[in-house]
Amino acid sequence: MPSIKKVAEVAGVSVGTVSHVITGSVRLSETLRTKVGAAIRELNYHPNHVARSLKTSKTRTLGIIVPDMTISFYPQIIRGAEAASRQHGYSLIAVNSDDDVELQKERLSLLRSQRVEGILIAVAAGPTPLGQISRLIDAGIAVVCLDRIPDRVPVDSVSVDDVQAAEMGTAHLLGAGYRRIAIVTGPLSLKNERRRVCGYRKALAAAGLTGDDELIWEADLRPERAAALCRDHLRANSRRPDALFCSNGPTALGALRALRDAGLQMPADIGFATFDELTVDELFSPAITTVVQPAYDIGCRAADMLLRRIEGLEKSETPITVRLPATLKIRESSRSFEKNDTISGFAMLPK
Amino acid sequence: MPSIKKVAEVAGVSVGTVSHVITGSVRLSETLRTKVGAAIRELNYHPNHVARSLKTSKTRTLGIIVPDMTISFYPQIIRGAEAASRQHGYSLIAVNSDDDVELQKERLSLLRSQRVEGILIAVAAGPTPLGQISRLIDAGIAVVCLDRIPDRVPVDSVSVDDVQAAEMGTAHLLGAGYRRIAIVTGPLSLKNERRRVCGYRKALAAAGLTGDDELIWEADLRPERAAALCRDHLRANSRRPDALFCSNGPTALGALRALRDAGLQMPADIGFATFDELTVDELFSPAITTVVQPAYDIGCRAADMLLRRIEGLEKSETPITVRLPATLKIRESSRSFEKNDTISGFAMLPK
DNA sequence: CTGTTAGCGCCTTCAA
DNA sequence: TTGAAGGCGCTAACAG
Repeated sequence: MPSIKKVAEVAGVSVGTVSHVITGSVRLSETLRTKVGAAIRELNYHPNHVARSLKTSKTRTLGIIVPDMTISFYPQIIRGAEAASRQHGYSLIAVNSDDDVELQKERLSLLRSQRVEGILIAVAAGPTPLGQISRLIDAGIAVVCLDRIPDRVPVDSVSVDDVQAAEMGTAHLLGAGYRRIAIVTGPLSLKNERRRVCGYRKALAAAGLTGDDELIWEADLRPERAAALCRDHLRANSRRPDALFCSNGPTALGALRALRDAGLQMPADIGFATFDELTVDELFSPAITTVVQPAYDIGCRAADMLLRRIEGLEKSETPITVRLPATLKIRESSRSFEKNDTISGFAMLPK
Repeated sequence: MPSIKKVAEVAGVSVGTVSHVITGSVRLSETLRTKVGAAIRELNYHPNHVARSLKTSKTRTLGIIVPDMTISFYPQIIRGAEAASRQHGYSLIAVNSDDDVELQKERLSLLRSQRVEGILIAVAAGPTPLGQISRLIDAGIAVVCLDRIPDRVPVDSVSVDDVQAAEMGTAHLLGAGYRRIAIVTGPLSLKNERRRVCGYRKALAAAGLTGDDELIWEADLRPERAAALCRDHLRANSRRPDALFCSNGPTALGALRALRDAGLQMPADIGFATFDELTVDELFSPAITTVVQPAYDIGCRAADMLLRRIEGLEKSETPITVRLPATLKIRESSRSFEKNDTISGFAMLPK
């Protein structure tokens, strides 16, 4: 692998000159530039970023940690972050935490050793040790949280507006005529999930309903577990809900399995809506009503903010919180034909 | 960010000693080790991989380029590759090529500059300039192709056994009683796709059928395009196929839309099977019969092979080709109830 | 067993 | 406009 020295040699100039044409830091004569360019091509020279980073102590690299990039929501976020990073000349290293606080710690440590200049993170579901993140910030590494926002850590963050999103979904179900709506959530140790429950409650209250805590079903993020939970609840002798609202994709998958196993038809027997596109929602039968998060944008915005911090453009002392609105895709699973088959779209709450 | 020097200072030893305890290269006294360890923790020291890489000219980093990690198949591959890499103490940088040969070239160049020690790549769909890959190899960077294997480039590769997989899928449809089976493919500029067509033909031939070229529908990898193509074909006045076999996920999504729009029911009006899990296949109605690729394993094996090359364990001069078998998940979309409702499972071809 | 030191490849003053 | 040289943090001889 040729070095700058070899290039200089072939071009018949000094290394300093080669460096100058590469970085474009100094104006050189046309002749020199072409001569050097020719040598570079001839040798198929690729500047050594490792050496450059060591010298400048700038790696132009960002890291992003997500629980599991196999969940379709995250690759979109990563793509957004990648696009924004690249636009600023940065690379992005994406790693998975497997929703495991210990692994997350290791990954964080590795990223630090790799000297990434900033980190984007959707924290693992367990109770995140506050130190893990604030230590980074103290060490001068910029951090922006996305999607999953940790409690009580003062840090910039970008996520969907959980409350609004859940409220919108729930309100839609209410507008469609459903009255006894259960919410199937992920672990309530996650702030998002709590906020979503909050939005759900708000919508109920706005409709003059008092929530029933028995209708808050806390699952985790494994579809099988959620399925089991829902099956149990649906079998219980207490009055069955007339609609299910799921606060995330994996949970929804589980819930759908439970409905299928219970032989319940949507929307006739039970209404259904969920956070997150199930990748191919529109081809489900019936198509599933979905609260869609702007995943790509979340990644984009988060990376932008991170870059602003790194480049010193953002000086705000207090953490910045960005909440992007979700959108509602109304499809067949929440059309309550029997009860009210004229309602369509995002109807207003009755009275 | 503290350096090894600072650690040495705090611990009251020389930098060499600190380096030794970190790398574990030399046996040191217990006392020293604990003293240094304490200093490391106190300073929250993280070894600078950049400097280490420069010194050792080993980055312990691999790169992987996929067309689009938003396609659910690829994150699984990446996860597999990540797991294998990590097991050998390597990191993995994943980037997207957007199926664009130019972008792919840029990414490759960046990865080179970052001095990754090896590259895993699923080549972009366009005609891949042979040079792009062979140049890397010439430069001493190990390369293993996965999933998408380029033509006429001598390089190690890992992918599903396309012929076997397509043959299995097609044979299953034949076994279910379908006779006029169309195959909806991605761009035939991709070797995989051609091999899949090959497997399809083989299965037809084995059943004593002569393929009809009008039933080979070449789409690209955008669902909308595939949908349009299928709609056109289904509307054409030539005799309609009684089953569709899709050779990849995005194409299948498009085909399913076309079927829905045409009001065709599976499996009654038309049989259906496809490569690749549509993420939530089992919840489609009807559930879709699928040829499942061992994506995680492909990533794993490919990374393993790459590492073996890097570590000089694999000396084979000729490229190694690994083809992993696919498995068939028979579900409702290919059960031809009307024609033959006793067939179930992967039935033998009727003589 | 522990300390000293020479670079790895590059960028960036500073001088010519 | 061009060249010379120091040093980023670390590892691996080698010396003590």
